[in-house]
Order: sequence, then C-alpha cells, then structure tokens
Amino acid sequence: MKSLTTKLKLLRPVLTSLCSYSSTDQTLLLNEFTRFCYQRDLPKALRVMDTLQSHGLWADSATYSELIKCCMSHRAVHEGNLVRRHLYFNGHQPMLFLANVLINMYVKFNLLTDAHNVFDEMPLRNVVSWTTMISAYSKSKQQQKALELLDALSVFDEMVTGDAIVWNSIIGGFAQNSKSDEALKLFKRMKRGGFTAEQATLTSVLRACTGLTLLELGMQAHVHIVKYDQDLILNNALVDMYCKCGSLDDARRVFNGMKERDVITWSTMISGLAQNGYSQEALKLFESMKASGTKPNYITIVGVLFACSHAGLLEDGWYYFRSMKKLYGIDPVREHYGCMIDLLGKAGKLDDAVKLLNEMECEPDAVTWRTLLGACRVQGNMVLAEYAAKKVIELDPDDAGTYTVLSNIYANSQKWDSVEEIRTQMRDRGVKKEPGCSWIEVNKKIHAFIIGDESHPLIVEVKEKLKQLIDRMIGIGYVPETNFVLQDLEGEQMEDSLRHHSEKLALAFGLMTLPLGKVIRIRKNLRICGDCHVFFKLASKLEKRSVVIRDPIRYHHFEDGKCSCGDYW
DNA sequence: TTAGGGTTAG
Repeated sequence: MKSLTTKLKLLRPVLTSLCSYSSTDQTLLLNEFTRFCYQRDLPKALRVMDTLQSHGLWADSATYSELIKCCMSHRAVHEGNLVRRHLYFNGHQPMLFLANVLINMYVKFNLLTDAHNVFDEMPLRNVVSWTTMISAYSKSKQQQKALELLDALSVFDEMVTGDAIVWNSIIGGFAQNSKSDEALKLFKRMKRGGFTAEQATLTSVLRACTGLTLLELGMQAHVHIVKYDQDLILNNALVDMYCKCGSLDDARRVFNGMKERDVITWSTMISGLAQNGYSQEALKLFESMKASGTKPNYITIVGVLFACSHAGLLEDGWYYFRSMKKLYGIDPVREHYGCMIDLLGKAGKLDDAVKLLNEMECEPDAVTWRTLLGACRVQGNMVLAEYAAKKVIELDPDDAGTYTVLSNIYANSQKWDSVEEIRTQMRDRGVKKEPGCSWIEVNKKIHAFIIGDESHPLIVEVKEKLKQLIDRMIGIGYVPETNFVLQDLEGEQMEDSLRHHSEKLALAFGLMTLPLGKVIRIRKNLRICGDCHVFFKLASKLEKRSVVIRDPIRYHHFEDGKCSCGDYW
C-alpha cells in the first residue's frame, strides 16, 4: 500500500499540468498525446510530443511512463533517446519517478552506460533508482559495479541500506552467475542488516550452497525455511541441494514430504539418484512419476538415460531412447545421444557408439566427443581415443585437459614429434591448464586444496598425514598408478604431483578434522583420475569412512572399498 | 492506466 504522502507526491505533477491547461488547443494536444501513448502508437505520440514541447508543455508522469513503456515494447532505442532529450529539455530535470523509468528503459535495452548516466545526473535518488542499477549490474559482466553501488548505497543510507528487494536482486544475480561465495557473503550482510529473506532470495541462497556443495550451510538454510514448508520451488531447490551434496536420505525425506510435485521435482530426484549411483531407484521413480500423471519432458528423459548409462543397462537404455518420441512425443537431442553414446561405449560397444554418433540429427559438439573419449578410456581404445580427442580440440580449442590426454597418447606410442606439436599448439593458443582443485567443508567453512599450492595453513600437517596414509595403503597392496595414458581424462596428472592430487590432500584434511562416522564430502573442479579412484576405494576400507566426491559430471560414493560408480565414470 | 528484484531439474 502506498502512503498518503507518496500518493500526493505522485499527484502533484498531474495537478500542475492541469493548472496550465490555459487553452483548448493545449488540452486537446495533451489528450491526443495520452491517447497515442495508450494506443502504443509511437510515431504519432512522438510527433505530438514535439508540438507539446514547442508550447512549453509537459504531460503528466503517467503519460510519459506509458510512452517509455511503448518505446520499450517496440525496442525503439532511438525514440527512447528522443523522450529522454525531451524530458531534459531546456535544463529541466525529470522528476525522480521518470528518471527511474528512464534508467529501467536503458537497462532493458542493455545500455548500462546510458542507464548509469541518467542515474548520475539525478539530483535525488531513491531505493528504486539504486535497485534498478544494482540489479542490472549484478546480472551483467560488470558484477563488481553492483557491489560498488551497494557499498555506495550503504554510505548514503547507512541505517537502511536499501530494502529486501535490493538484496534479493543482487544475491540472485550473483547466485545465477556461479558467484556462489559472493552471493553467500551478501546474504550474511543482508541478515546483519536486519532484513528478512523471502522465498526467492532463499532459493538463490540454496542455489549458492548447491554450487559450492555446502551441505552444512544448506542444512542451516533448510532450518530457516521451514515456514515455507510447502513452497514448490524452494522444495525443488532443497531436493537438488541435498542430491548435489550427495546426501540422498535428506533428499528423499524432502521429496516424500512434498504435497505438490511438478515435473522439475521428479526430474531433479531422478537425475539426483542417477548421478549418485542409484540407477534402479531412479528408474522405479520414473515409473511412479508416470503413474502420478506428471508428463515427463526432455530433461526427465536425460535423467532416465543417465541412470541407464550409469548402471550399464543397455536394453533399458535402448528401450527408453527408442520409445521417447512415440510415448512422450520428445525428440532426442544431443544430451540424449550423449547418454546413449556413453552407455554403448562403456558397455564395450564402441562401434555402435560411433555409429549412433554419426546418425545424430544434430551436430555432435565437444561434449559429445568428450563422452566418446571417456568411453575409450574405460575400454582402453587408444586409436579411437586419439580421434575423439582431436575432435574435442577442434570444437573446443581451450579445453586444456584434452591436449594433455592427446599428448599422453602420442607419448605412449613414442610419437615425439606429435607430442611437441601439441605443446606448440597449446603455447600458440595460450591454453593454460586449470590447476586441480578440491574443496571440503569443515565447520561450515570451505577449505581449498589446489595442486602445487602450499597456502593452506595446515598444509605441512596435511601432507604428513597423507604420506602416512599412502604408506599404510602400500602396506595393504596399493600400487600407485604410473600409467597416465588414458587414466587421467582431464589431464591433471603430473608424475611428481601424483601423491598430492588435490582430492587426496582434501581427504587427508577431512580425516584429520572430521569426527569418525561423519561422511567426508569433497568437491572437485576436474574429473577424478584412475589412481585417485583406486586410492579412495582402498582408503574408505582402511579408514572405515564414507567418502563422497562430486566431480563436474557425477558423484562417487566410496564405502568399504567400493565405489557407487561401479568403476565406470 | 505511471517506477525496482528474485526462484527449481539438464
């Protein structure tokens, strides 16, 4: 509800213009202008606007607002500029309200510099002016400017720092652009400022926790959102958070407690189960979904096919793939083909995988070829791997890991010229390897371990702990893998750093700091390598600990010497 | 009849 003062403020310009209606002509002009604005007849409205200006007349703000909306709906930038010039005519300042409308117009045109100019020229701004700018920047490539403006706003209005909408927009913008840590910092600032987060803000916060695999923090957020118990979107985000953090019991609990479920709920849970290695349960859930009357969409089918590929369910995979069009009217797209190529390839049917790849209705992309490369790794097919790796590099020349894989393949066949060629290519293209990095949450804080980086305060102790662990494992038969050829899909591996792959350091740290019985959860930026996979299986048995590793594609649950992925990843 | 934000699955 608008306060009386606000209403009066809004009415003032209308009253002013009414008082100036001295002649019938002018009244007619204004009426005409208003009519054209409402009719969204931009050229006519602009013509009348010019005439108005020559009479020294301004229409009321509601009319101008409509006119600007009209420019926006026509995406008429030029006309928008005309209106702006009209409003500033003869040194006039548009009233606050109209300046805000102008800012919004430029934001919608994605002309942030113009928007910021209007903002800068305003003698007075309100929270709407700030929000419009901050929100625009938080979604743009200039996110830093959103933070700068927020700081400026705090100085300008320390007690209030805007309102919940400002916070919501900036947190949402950062969460949406994978700036999870910044989003969470802002959320803390928001709470310190005494603001209460609404559903959408909390959903963004959950998204940020999901992005960082912050289970503890996500659970804390869960406690705070019980009042939105039956909010569908929030619950969907919760299910996803628990799945992505590898905590399937919690995910199931939320899922089962939901009174309303939509296609996203079902798809999230199906994919979540599949990614975590519970393929049969995922397929069963798909049946329940159909029984519930919810229609699957193409994402649901991606999850279903992923479940099949994960468990090597060749027959089921083919069945779902072949019948998706007929049963659900869904045309297979790249992701579906990708799942099938993965399934066929890892089941040892590389020829069929290649055949399907060639039959694709859409062009295979880098991801498709990388999928085939992954299958070659499992099958140890160097010839096809070389071909697939070349294709990946062709389509994604910045993919550092694949260069390494290709280089390893050449080195293994002693094609040293080719090895040198790859190195030159990488140098020429400025491709740098992303260093392997693993994160682990202890006491709601993230600890990062980066390969070759010694900056963690406990790094000496962690390395010592790891050394002891390796020695004990060698005692029970662990042989460090030294054949890198196809072991390491992302090319993280280097001989001397093998002992200190980031996830091994994170594991050692987890063993040191987390109480017995607590699951050790690690998130990685690169895919786990063959040696680490063996290492983690053995470590889970030796240390009697459950370990979950989330890599960019899927999850590995290590328990009692086994991994949920069944060694196909 | 006039202004700002944000939300989930791949």
